[in-house]
Formats: sequence, C-alpha cells, structure tokens
Amino acid sequence: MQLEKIYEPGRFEPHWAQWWIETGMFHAVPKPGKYFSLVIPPPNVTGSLHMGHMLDHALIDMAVRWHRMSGDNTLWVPGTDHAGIATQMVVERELAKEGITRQQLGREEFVKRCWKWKEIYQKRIDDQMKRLGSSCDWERERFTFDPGLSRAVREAFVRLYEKGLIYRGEYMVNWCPRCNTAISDLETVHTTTQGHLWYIRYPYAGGTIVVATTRPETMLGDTAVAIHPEDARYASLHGRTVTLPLMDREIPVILDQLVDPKFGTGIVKVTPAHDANDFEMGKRHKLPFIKVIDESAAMTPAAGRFSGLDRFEARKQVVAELRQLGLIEKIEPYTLSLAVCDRCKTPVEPLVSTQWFVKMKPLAKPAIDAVDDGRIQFIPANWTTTYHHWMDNIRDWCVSRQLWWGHRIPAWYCDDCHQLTVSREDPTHCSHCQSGSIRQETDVLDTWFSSGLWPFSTLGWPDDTEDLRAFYPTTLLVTGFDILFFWVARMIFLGLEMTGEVPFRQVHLHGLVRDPEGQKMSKTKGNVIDPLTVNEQYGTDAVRLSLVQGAASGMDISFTPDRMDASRAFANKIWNAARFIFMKMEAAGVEPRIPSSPALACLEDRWIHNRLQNAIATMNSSLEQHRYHEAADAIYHFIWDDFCDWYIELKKLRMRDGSGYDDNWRDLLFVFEHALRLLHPIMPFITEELWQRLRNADSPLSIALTNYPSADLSRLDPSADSSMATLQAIITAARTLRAELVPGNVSALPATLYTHGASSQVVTAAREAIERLGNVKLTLEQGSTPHLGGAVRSTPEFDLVLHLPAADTNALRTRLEKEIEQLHKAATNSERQLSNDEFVRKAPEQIVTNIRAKLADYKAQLAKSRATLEALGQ
RNA sequence: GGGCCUGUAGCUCAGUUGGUUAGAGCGCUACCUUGACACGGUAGAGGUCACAGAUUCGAGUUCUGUCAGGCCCACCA
Repeated sequence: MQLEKIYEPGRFEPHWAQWWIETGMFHAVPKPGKYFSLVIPPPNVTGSLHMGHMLDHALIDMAVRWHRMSGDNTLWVPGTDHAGIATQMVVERELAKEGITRQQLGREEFVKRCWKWKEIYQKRIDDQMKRLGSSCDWERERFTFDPGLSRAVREAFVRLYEKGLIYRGEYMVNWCPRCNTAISDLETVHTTTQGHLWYIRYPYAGGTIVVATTRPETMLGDTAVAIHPEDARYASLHGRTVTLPLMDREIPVILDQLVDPKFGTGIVKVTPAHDANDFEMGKRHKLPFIKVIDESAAMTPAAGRFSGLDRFEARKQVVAELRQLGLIEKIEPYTLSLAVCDRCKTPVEPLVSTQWFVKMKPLAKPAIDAVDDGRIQFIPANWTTTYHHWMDNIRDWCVSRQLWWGHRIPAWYCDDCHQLTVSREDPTHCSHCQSGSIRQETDVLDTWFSSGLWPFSTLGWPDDTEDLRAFYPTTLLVTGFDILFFWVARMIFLGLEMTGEVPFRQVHLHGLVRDPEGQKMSKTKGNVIDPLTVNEQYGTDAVRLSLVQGAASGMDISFTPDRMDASRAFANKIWNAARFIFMKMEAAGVEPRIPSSPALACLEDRWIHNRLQNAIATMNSSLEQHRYHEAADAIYHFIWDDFCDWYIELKKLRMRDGSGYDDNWRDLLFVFEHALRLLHPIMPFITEELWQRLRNADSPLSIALTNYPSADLSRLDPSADSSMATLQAIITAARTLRAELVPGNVSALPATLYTHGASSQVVTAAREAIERLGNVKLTLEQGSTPHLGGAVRSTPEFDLVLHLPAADTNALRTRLEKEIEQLHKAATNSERQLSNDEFVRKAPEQIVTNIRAKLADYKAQLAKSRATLEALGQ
C-alpha cells in the first residue's frame, strides 16, 4: 500500500483509460426517466486532436461524469466528421507527394484513398480520446459518412426538396479556383488588402466618362455603366450608350439606386457575370451576362485577345493597354476587403454557376423563435445577439460542392426529357418519362449538411429508434464559438425542420485555446501544442484541471506552463495526502473502508464537515450553472487549504500508531472519500486510482459509478466554524509574531494566552494544537488585561503575548506601531462611514451593526496596543 | 457601416443579484528540510480595479462618453 513520494500520472492513467473502456461502463441503455445526452462535436478526420479538442472534451467529460454520478441516464455519443473539402485537400496533398493528381487517379480510386485516410485518422482520434479518459459510449460511435448517417442525409435532402426548400439554379456564387468548387459565404474570409482604384475613361458620343474600379480586368465583361437616377451631374447621360474600350462594345448607361454618387466618380462599370452587385443589377436591367473568367481563374474566349491569361496577368495587360491608349485618368491606392477561400486563402472569384441551394428564410424563422422563447439557451447568453444578427440576415445556403469526397447529391438528370429525379433510393429510370438514360448529379453536399443532422442522425433518425425516444432532444452541446454559424445554427434549423424539436436545450460556447503569448495556435505559426505531449509531461488530470479553470467566462484561454505546474502540484498534493493516510492506516492497523457517516467527535471533524458540505453545495450549483472555474476553485481550496493544511495537521496530533479504527479514522476517510468523488469529474484518473484503494467490497465497480455527493445541510454546526476560526486565529497570531520577531528561531517559545468569553473553552480543549502548530509553550489566563511584557497580538477574543528570549525593544516597538497604524486606519474608516447620517439611515441594519461592533473592537484593541507601547517605552 | 468582447497585483486571470479591510495561481522577499508532500510549510511585500463624468448613503460591479486591444458580421465598385 506504500505510495511513491511523487505522483507519476503516466503510471496510472493509461491503465484506467483502458479499463474504463473494457468494462463498458459508459454504455448507455435507453430507458424512461431523467436523462442527460450530448453528442460530440465530431472532430474532422483530417488529422489528430489539438488542444482545442482537449478543452472541449475536458468540459464535456466533466459535465457527463457529473450527470452520470448524479443519477441521470447519461449518454455521450462519440464520432468523427468526414470534413469534405478539408479531407479532400489533405489527401490531394498526399497524392502530390507521390506526384499524382486526383484527376489521374479517378473519382472512385480517389474516394478509396480518402477512406483509407479516414481509417488511419479516426483510429488516431479515438486513441487520443480514450487516453484523455473521455467517458463516451464507444458502442455508439458514428461517422458522418457511414451508411446510417448517409441515409439520414438523403432523407433530409429529399424532404427539403419535396417541400420546395431546395432548388437548383444559376446564381452568383463564391468560387475557389484552387479548390475548384463553389463555397458558401461562410467559407470565405475577408482580409484587408492594399489595392488600387483605377479610374478609366469610357468614351461616348459627347466626350468621355470616368469609372472607378478595383478590378480592371473585369471590364472585359462589362455590359453597362450605372449612375444614380438623381445624380444631377450625369443627367445628360440618361438613355445614352458608351463605348467599352478594348472591346469596342456599345454598352448602355443604366440608372440604379445601388450606385453611391459619393463614391469614386459616381459612375460604376457593371460586370454582371463577375460581381454580386452587378449580378443583381444585370438581372434588374436585363443586361447580357458575359463570362470573361473561367473556373480556373483564366480569361475565357469572351475576353478576346486576353483569352487564356490568368486573371491577375490579364489585369496587368488590360491596365497597360489602357494606359497606352491614354484611358487611365489616375490610379489611387485603395484598401479593400478581399474575399479569400477559408481553406486555401486563394482570392475567391464570384462566378455565375449552376448550384444547389437551401432556401433559408422559411427555415430561419423557427430557428430564431426557438432561441427567443428559450427552448434553446446559449451560455454565455450574449451569443444570442450574435446568433440573431446572423439568422436575421441569412441568405440562401449554397450546398453543392464540386468535390469527390462527400455525400453525392441524390438527384438524377434525364438525358431524354431533361427533367430531374430526386429520390431516397437510387432510381433506375427517369421518374418523368420513364427513360432509363439517367445520370446522377456529380456534385456532393457541403460537409456541414451532414453534421447539421448529427444530434439526431447519430441516434438513428430517420427511423423512430429507442435511442431517439430516450435521448432526443439532447441536453447540452459544448463547442467552440467559432462554429456557431457553420454548425450550431444549422443543427438548430435542420433539427427543427426534420424532427420538429430542438436538437439540444443548452449550448455552451467556449473560447479558443491560445499559446502563452495569446496567439492563436496554428500549424503555420508552429505554436501548436500536442495534447499528448502535455499530458505526458503534466498528466492528463492536471491538464484537464488547468483547462477547466481557464474556461471561465467563455473567453479564450492562454495555455501557459505555469498553470500546468500548479495543477500538477495539486495532483501531487492529493497523492501525498493519500500517502499520509495510507501510511498511518498501516501503522494503526486499519483496513481501508469507506464509512457511511462521520463521527463528528472533535472540533476539527465538525468544522471540516461544514466545509465539506459547503464545497459540495458549491460544486453542484457551479456545475449546474456552467460556472466551471468556480467548481474547480471550490474543490481545489477545500482539498488543499481546509483538508490538507488544517484538517490533516490537526488530525496528526490525534493519530496514534497501533490505535486501530477509531472515530478519527471514520471522519478522515469519510471526508477524503467525498473529496475524491467531488473531484472526479474534473480529475478522473487520480481519483479513480486512489478511490480503488479505499473501496468497500460492496462499493460500485468504479468511482465513476458512485453517487455524486449532495449537500446535507441539516448537520451543519455553525458553532464549530466560529470555534475553529478562533483556533486558527490564535495559531496564526503565534506564527506571525514568531516570523516577524524571531525569524530563524525554531524552538518553542513561551507565550501567555489571555482569553475572553467563549474562546476560553476552545483554547482549553485545543491547547496542544496551539502549542504544536503555533510552536509555543502556553500559559493560559482568563481576563481582559494582558500581561504587557512581550510581543502582543490582540483580537476581540484573545490577547497573545509571546515571551521572547532576549527582547529586542526596537523590533517590538516596530511591530506594535505597525499594528496600531493598521488598527487606526480601520477605525478611522469605520468612523467615517458611521458619521454619515444618510448611510446609517439607509443602509441595511446588519451592515451598520457590523461596522459599529468592529469599531468598538478596533478601539479596544487600539487602547491595549497603545498601553503596551507606552509600557515598552518605560 | 453594424455587432460582440476585453482592460483588476510583475504575469495569467477570478470577482452571481451594487454593501463591511478587492481575491487566486505563478513570480517575488524572509524563515523552515518537521515521519504525507520542497510539485512542500509558515509569514510577508505588492492593486488610485484603463480614463472622465452620471446615478446612489455606498460603484471593480449600473449608465453615458473617451482611450487602448481583440473578435465577428456586412454587396460599397
């Protein structure tokens, strides 16, 4: 039973991690009654887990373990996401190393490669999760692309299509020329870039006009110029045409409200095929759409002699030619916000193309209502505003991607009648003309379409399964705020549409894990921290505690080694408390057993019991309210300060080797075992390891299956708190005097303790404790007049006089002066408050009374200290 | 252009309904290797709570404004 001096988490954590899984104790069985269910934000199979995942999983696992121990039928569904475009990119990158492209490989072979990749990384992710002690139900592991979930995707798509909420059409989309696919608005990021504003002359019969543009190359596709209808400067242009330079095309001058007369020259070139605004204008004014840039960002034949050039090369040449022709009026530097592909940072090309869209307005309404009426609650609540803002202004969702890795859209084109067949099952013929000549759409769905179904597709939807009935809607979602729109919002509207219910009742959005300098961790910056490395270095428990403590208010957390050191020290502290307990048990001949109730025989027992009940109450309410750092703080200080620094120190004085099992053991073990259970959701490994050494024969298999403590406030003993406070104050007074006046002196010094009123009894009973912990040899006196020959510390309850071996008068005087100064300051403060009539009249009586009492104390102590100082001077 | 967040000890951060002398961890100073633990113990030093107003008997906490930093959304060529 001997424990090592230093806790080595690496020796125990892998064992318990594996054992928890082998026993299958986290498998949830559907049954009626109170449940707690949660689905994992499925990590992408693109790679292994990073610190962000670890934070997420630490928070989830804490909630899950707490609910499980609290008696809820608890399910945590694990799984991974196929992550369409992201995975396709990494697999393509792998292929590039072999010198092949996916086109060379062909679609079928490429998808096989993706699956192979998925197998490797899913296993890696699973192993990492298991090593972190995540208490999920591995029997229910899911993948967004597995057969069951793919069926859910089809069902959802077909339902939306049948309801008219999915349409196909030619629209302006964000096109990434590198990924060679359309992407949604969310998948673009806007970066401020230094560019130019080119002022170009367009000649017309009456002279020239000047337009300003940031993208001169798109002029090749201009089909109009636009002015504001009320712009008096250009009234003469109404109804005229201008000549498009380089192309020698006559294009009309149109009037449109969208033009801002104050920007540039007030005249804007209109390129309906390559700008979202111009696209709208083009439709309004029935302009021709001339596509001059293609899907690979090269100029099309419609660009005439510029055909085949890359768009940026074309820009240079267009500008050069215009300059030669004297058509450039001026060039200004200009800061613009450039849309680039979120994945590869290539500038997005707005292109008109045929894509599939989800109609958002009808879906957004119920999703907004669900949050407004509180069926879904955001934590922290201020995310509600952000969610609202986005949902209120939502645009249709482009869900088709020109990729290979993903759910292929279940639509078939008929070569004969050119109609569409959208179907749950693969059709053999066209549903319109019965022709057998049909081809399936080659596009796949946006990866977020399948993850949007995750909370119910993982539970068996669209079938009416036992799991759905027992665990849906899920209780809580824990995820980073960065995927609020991508994922959370989509789950909400898809959940409501598909199941008629919210997918979850609460959403806890946490921050990002940053490096010690507060920088976002990224592979390119090279500042990513591998969870495995830190877990080996500090222990998973310690890292979990650090993350939980840091995840206070949903803000980002800086991952600093200092914090980890402190957490590791805490694990070591617990370990050594256990080491002491086990050593003493052995010496006393006590067998491990968990008592069912405390004995409460001594003052420190009654006191620690109070503290324990407080800690229990705080833990439960903090966890309930998602105030995780508060919970972590409560158990940390209970164990370290109350239990180790005071309780064990006091108990040491009562423990006699060979004494056998007595009341001291009963309380010590009772409290310690409770502390382990309280801590278990945050630090599962060390608590399991130590609890197993204590467990009774009839205990549950694992601490994870025990009941979470609930506060029993009926047995609180307030008198124990005040007695203990007095005791602590006396001991602290002795230590303070010693430290300030005789530093380095290790011998027990004589001291006289004068007690007044109730404290006398406490002191008599705790005499040994005071002497041992305060390192003094006590003489006890009663009464209010202290002996004035030594270092004095006065409080309303007692006066402690420390008799110094060779009294250093100067030191004593300094000490007294300091005390007088502090008391004087406090007294003045109180007096000032009490002299304020309005305060006395309006403040709660309790507060005023307290201040009056304190003032009286300060004055009495001041008088004593001053008298002592005077006596010293003589 | 809109929206959100942050500014408290040298550093990283707590501080729920306004209320008695503003806390923690790390770091720092002094002392202690005491039979659980030096990843420890004890005692300390250190803060005009970014700034300016307002409300109030009372503001780190509420309101307004300013400054500084961060993030998100947005069709201004």
